[in-house]
Amino acid sequence: MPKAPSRLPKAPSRLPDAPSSTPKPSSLPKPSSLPKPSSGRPPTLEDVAARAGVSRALVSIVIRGVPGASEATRQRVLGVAEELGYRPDGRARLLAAGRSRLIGVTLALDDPFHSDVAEGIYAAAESCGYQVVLSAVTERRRPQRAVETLLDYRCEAAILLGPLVARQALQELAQRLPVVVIGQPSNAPAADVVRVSDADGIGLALDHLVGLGHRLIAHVDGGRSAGAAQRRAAFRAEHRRHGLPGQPRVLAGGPGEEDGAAAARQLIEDGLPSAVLAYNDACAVGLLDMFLRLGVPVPGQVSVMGYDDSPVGRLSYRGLSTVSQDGHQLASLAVQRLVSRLAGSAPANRELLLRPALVLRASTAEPAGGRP
Amino acid sequence: MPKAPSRLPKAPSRLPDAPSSTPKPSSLPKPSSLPKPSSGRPPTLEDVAARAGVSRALVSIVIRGVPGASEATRQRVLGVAEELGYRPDGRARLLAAGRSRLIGVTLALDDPFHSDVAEGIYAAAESCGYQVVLSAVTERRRPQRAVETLLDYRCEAAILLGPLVARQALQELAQRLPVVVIGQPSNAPAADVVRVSDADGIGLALDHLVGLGHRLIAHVDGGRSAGAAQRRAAFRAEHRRHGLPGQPRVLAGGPGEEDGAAAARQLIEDGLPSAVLAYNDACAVGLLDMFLRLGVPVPGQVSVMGYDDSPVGRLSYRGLSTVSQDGHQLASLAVQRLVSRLAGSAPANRELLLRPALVLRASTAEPAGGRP
DNA sequence: CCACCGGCCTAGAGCGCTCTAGAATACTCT
DNA sequence: AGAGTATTCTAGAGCGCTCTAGGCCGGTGG
Repeated sequence: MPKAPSRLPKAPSRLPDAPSSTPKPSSLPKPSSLPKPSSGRPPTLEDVAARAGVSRALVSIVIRGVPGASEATRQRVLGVAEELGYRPDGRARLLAAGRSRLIGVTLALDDPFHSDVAEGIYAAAESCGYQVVLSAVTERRRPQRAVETLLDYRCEAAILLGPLVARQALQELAQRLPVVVIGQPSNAPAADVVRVSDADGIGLALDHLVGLGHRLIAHVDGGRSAGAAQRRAAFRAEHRRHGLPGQPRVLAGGPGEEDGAAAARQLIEDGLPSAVLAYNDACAVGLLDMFLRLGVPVPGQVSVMGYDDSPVGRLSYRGLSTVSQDGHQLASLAVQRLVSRLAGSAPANRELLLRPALVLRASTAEPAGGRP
Repeated sequence: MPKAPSRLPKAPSRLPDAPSSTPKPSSLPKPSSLPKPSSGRPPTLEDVAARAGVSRALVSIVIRGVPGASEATRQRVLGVAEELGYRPDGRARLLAAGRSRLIGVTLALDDPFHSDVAEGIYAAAESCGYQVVLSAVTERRRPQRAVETLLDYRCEAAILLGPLVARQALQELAQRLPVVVIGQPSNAPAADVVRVSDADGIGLALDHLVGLGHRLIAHVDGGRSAGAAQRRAAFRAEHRRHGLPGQPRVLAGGPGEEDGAAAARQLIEDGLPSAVLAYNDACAVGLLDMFLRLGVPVPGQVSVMGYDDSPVGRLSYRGLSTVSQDGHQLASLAVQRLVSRLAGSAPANRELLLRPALVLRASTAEPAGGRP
């Protein structure tokens, strides 16, 4: 017998102080739930097998739910597993299986749209038997770092939601594993893209505004944010297509409320259009707020449209009209695509373009003077 | 010789691969970065060992940066590793090491405060040689599920940021591994808590308002949200302490802007106080917005204070006065505590209480009639 | 000369799991 | 009956890594 003991001491080492703070933490109702609390480490397949009197392999079969065990044994093993509080060790599992069934996701923690998509990814991945590991991109944690973490976890595939990694790095990543970029076109030929057509979205928005009778429509863009360039270009194109007067009016904006607020000031100063289409909802809310503050009635004098249908605009009292991108659908499509890539099939088109939908609330109406 | 010392060298073990990843992980322009792309799977220790003509163990030693290899070999092995694009397999590593050096974090994706803390956790953990794995709590993904995922990853410790798991579950969890709950008192005796004192924060806020001359101060609470009960109670206590007239006025609110907006309506209907202290910034922004919409000047007629110092209130044009909780500090304290727990030491006090700070902006001022 | 170092390195046994072979038993089918 | 075919189960070889024990060196000191 080797000397395993050297391993053990670590875990139980904190036990001693628990009692010190509480007399006797016997709050566990069913003592059966922790039948082997003594052994510092969690129960393994081996433990379950021993207790159930079967082989490790059989337990593995039962736990994984694959065929190969009789109903009776299955029940018995499951019973023992539960009794011991057994939970498979993901790491070992992945190691042994040779594949991880892990989908890595990079995202920005503070973007509501990302949260929405992430939730969708969890749901979609789990229903395909995949797990999800999140890696956050923050101010101090560069996208590159987030991606490396994903690699260290040996993800089989990745979904990139965060601010883009550099083209070069993305291309390298995509050569190692299937990658789907959500929400923005990618310049790396090896990566798949699932996104909602910005051209369609902007088109829908302009159709709506023009349909209401607006002719003087400005766009507050997203600066260098994801998709901003596309939306800006689409705005210009739609502006032309609808035969609106003059040059398309595009103001420098950004992805935050403050950007919208600044643009509102600018608009008031330079002359109000009858409608404003913002880069995203936060930006639109900034416009809304500043207009409100400065006494410009919305939609009385100016109509405002957002983009993304994020929670900030959904608030009933704000009633922001917007263009909705179905985050859950994006997510599930992205996952599907990854799964089929992993299965070896190569989708015909690298880019999947979804159609957005209009969400009309109270921030848009006919222009002040009524329909011309 | 027993075994203890063998464990120590671990700490520096992250150092070695930090350099390896920082210098040129990203934009390897040299084709040498993909010398064996053909092999399909990523290179292993074995591959590096073979190529370098040494044993697996030696490579392991070098990669981990522990003593036991000559400088010459070290350089050579490092060279080969880089050439092959070797990255250690986290799963195998942790499996073999018997410990994961993983800190699990549950959080809500849509809470700006959580993002802030998460960022701090990343920073703090990485500087201690720990990795972080995030598990999101969403509408469809219950806290319990998030925690289970963490367990499956065999985290050594957990930080709970999300909506609370049930007392019972928390207690059980905390008995299995060190747990720190951030931001709210916990009723599970086994879990540590790191939080900012709500009593102090509310105290600071009331001191400020009373100092300005306010006497009629209402509180819009957070309903059943984290910390809401504490803040409510603190408000009542401070109200008494300052000898303010009448019963403390507490309105039912919630954690969202819509809750604040609803409360604003209510306040206008029932009679305005001279100042309102909201449960959090989002709620305060809702108040701000609705007051603005309904023509109640802030801070002209009513002063409004938030709590949390989240980005929504920071916007210059909103200028929300608030109480700041230092997320990064909370994070780093939580990590420190976890690390020392893992090292076997038991901190004297289970709860670490920080002091909040006042952030004064433009939403608070002397009451309408001036100082009484 | 033989211990007896200490520095560098390797062999080999796991970590907890999956998976391929194949053994053992039970159930057809001619 | 004997062969064929399931069905249920087990042995054992890894997955990529860490870590203990020990081997092999050249250099000291008795």
